Amino acid sequence: MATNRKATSRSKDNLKRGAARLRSGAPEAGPETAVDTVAPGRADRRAERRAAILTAALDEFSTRGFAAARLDDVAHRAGVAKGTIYLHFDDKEALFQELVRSFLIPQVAMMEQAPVGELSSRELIERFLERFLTEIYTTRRREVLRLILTEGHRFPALAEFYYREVVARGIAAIRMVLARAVARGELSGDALVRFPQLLVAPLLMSIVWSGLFDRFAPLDIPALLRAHLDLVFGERKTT
Amino acid sequence: MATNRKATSRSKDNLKRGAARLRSGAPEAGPETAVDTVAPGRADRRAERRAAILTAALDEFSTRGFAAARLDDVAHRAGVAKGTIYLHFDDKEALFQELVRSFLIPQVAMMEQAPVGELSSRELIERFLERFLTEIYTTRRREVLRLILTEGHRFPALAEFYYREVVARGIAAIRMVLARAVARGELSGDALVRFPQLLVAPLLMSIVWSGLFDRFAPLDIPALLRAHLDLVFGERKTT
DNA sequence: ATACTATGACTGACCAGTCAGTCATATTAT
DNA sequence: ATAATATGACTGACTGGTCAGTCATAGTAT
Repeated sequence: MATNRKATSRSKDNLKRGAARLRSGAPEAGPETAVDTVAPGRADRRAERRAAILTAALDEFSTRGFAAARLDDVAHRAGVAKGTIYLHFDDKEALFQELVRSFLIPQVAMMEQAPVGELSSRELIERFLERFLTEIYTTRRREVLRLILTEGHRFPALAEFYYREVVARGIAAIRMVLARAVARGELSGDALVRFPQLLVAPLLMSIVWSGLFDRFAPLDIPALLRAHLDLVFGERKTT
Repeated sequence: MATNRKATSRSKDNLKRGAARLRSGAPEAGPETAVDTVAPGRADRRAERRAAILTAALDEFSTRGFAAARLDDVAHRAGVAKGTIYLHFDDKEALFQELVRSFLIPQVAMMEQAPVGELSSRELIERFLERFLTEIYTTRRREVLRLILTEGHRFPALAEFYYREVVARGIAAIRMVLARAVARGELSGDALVRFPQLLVAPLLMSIVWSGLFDRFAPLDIPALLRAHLDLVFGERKTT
């Protein structure tokens, strides 16, 4: 019940604010301009709180699951009152969907920038797997993906969004790389071209395993992915 | 509190009952002997209801998830009153764990009977994948496995049980088959021996995919598994 | 002064778990 | 065989607690 009115750490991004102030034509000698550590403006605070709520929601949804997570806890963790959540999101479900979308959309954008280059197909796929490690597996995005796996069934709109925006595009992109590999003779057999899902399955397995068994049977995921690469392209040529 | 009566199913009593009836020398035209459908005894009904509750629970937990499933609905679906559930299970969580265990234990037993034979390694693995199709993917066990994937995180005891009884044993068994394949020169590279998870990952993917995307993007799982076999052992030799 | 924003006590629906009572079945007595 | 008695499986109305969502009040920026 502790009345926590702890202020959120005042932070850095008042650049926009400065610009706005310039345009607003406030008197030069205004009392606020005298202070160089400007208090953050309303829009900034709003964005900060929104982000804090989303992060807190990720924590709670990840550990308890959607249905069992309490918005009181999300609010407390985010350092706001429960009502504040409703100033940013329509209801619990909207919070959840926004959470997933907001963490996913930058991901989609990143995937777009194809790193085609003139690398061998094996290198391309290797990059892709490394990308998974650094951009997903070792980040909070892993938890978001796990949320999709565990809760997606009950949120068909979300599942479809995820399929259209990530899965379908991803599979298409991978298929092109694999088709190129076959055309160049770097890959024998069209199994992977027909089912690019086979290339991605171990990534899924990593996420599932980490959620269920890591405590008592940790798995060396980088090594597993290297082995997968070997399986697909044949043993790595040792230097 | 909650003195729950031990729910040991002693369902063989009815066999003795039938035998006793034969020996009792009742008149041939006796009313009971005329009916070939013998009225079930108490123990039978008890077992029937327990099974009905478990099946109903699988339905409800699968569609709503553990936290959101209502025991009222489970009871209604099973054709019993809510209180009856508590005559068979301590609480909601015990019902869930019993559900998973009861569907899994026959599965474990089945896995034990190793079909070693003198088949090629490829055939052995092929059998294994077919087994997955007929014994899991096309049965309700698929839903049980999905429940472990989606809810296991919140039931550490269950996750560990599943790991010890199914995953660890399964991986060990598969590893032996794969090691044999390498030793016989039927498989090149030890990637799969080091990470048998790679062989199983597509099975996981099948279950996840069917839960999330089947409505709008169905996947031909038998074909996917055949492609996986090709990927592992090389293109199938066409007749 | 005024508009915008945050708060947290409150409400009402919901649901896991309980328990006193009912009734079909099993056991014992006549 | 029949009646009397015992058993325990089953029922469902009820309780106590929980929690999503609301809103009157308080606070803050401009």
